Amino acid sequence: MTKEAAHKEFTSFLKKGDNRITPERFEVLDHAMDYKGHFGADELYIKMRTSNSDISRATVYNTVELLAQCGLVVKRNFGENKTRYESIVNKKLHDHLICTNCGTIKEFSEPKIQKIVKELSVAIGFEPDSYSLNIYGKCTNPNCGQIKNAK
Amino acid sequence: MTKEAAHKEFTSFLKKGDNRITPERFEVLDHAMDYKGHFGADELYIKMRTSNSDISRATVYNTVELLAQCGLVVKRNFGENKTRYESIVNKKLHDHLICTNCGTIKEFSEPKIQKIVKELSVAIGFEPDSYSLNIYGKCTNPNCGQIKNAK
DNA sequence: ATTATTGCAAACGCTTTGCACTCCC
DNA sequence: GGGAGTGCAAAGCGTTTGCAATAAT
Repeated sequence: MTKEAAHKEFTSFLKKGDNRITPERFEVLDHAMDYKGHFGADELYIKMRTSNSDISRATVYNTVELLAQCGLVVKRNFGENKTRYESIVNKKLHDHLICTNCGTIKEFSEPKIQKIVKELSVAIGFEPDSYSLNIYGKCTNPNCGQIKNAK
Repeated sequence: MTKEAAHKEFTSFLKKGDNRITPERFEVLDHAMDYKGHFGADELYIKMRTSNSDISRATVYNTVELLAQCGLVVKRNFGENKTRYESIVNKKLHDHLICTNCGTIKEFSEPKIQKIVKELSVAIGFEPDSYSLNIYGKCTNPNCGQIKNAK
């Protein structure tokens, strides 16, 4: 998805919800799309402040939440007691393998799981919007174990 | 599982890891087992303080973590930026449906998912210890929507 | 006796809040 | 012009930390 397309989508989302079109919101969208990998709201705020922007922390927090509602970004949580986000642009749905030794996060995609999640939810009488699957364990990185283990 | 069995298991876990056997640790274990449903470390601390104990916050946090390592308790995270725990005693492995409207958390168990998670991980080259699957969406509770919606 | 564990209070990191100012509609 | 959105700083919440006192080994 191009930035223009994302802007368009965000614009119509904002209008639909009677939210205003402000330059700050698109500034946040742009930086979120530029971010490689997962980011916390505060990291994004810091990144923006150090690059050129004079946006406020509150605005970044608010806007990132709007982006998640809009679907341009997904919310993640890896058990660190902080919310992470990830731009969905140019990415397909995926899940995460988290190494409990070195903290490495590996992504994978498996349509089978998506299918089962959907079927199950409906069977139970639940209208699923999204899901999050994290698998915790040990990765096969040869350097793993020497890294964070020494805490 | 009886409390005695849990005590026994925790005892052998502690010995194996060269941790000491202290009354505080078993006090935490007992209260965790009594807790119906999920609890945060702080909630458990508050509950213990209000019931009779004069345990410290630090000890509860530390011990609950030991219980999780031991496996008598599982760590959960429902995207609230806080760690939740759940006594595994008398419960089988299960996943969660979380209603984004009213906040209700419903449990379900599906061996098919456990099987797929295992297979997938191994195929990717990952040694899985545990996993967490949360499905977010709308529940079918007739009162849902009138409850937390009015935020 | 040695050293892990405890209790306490202060600090921490991420997030939310209150309020005055701004600027989109 | 009215009210949503912004910026700022302070407060909030769950959690972690440092250190002296305590108790398990």
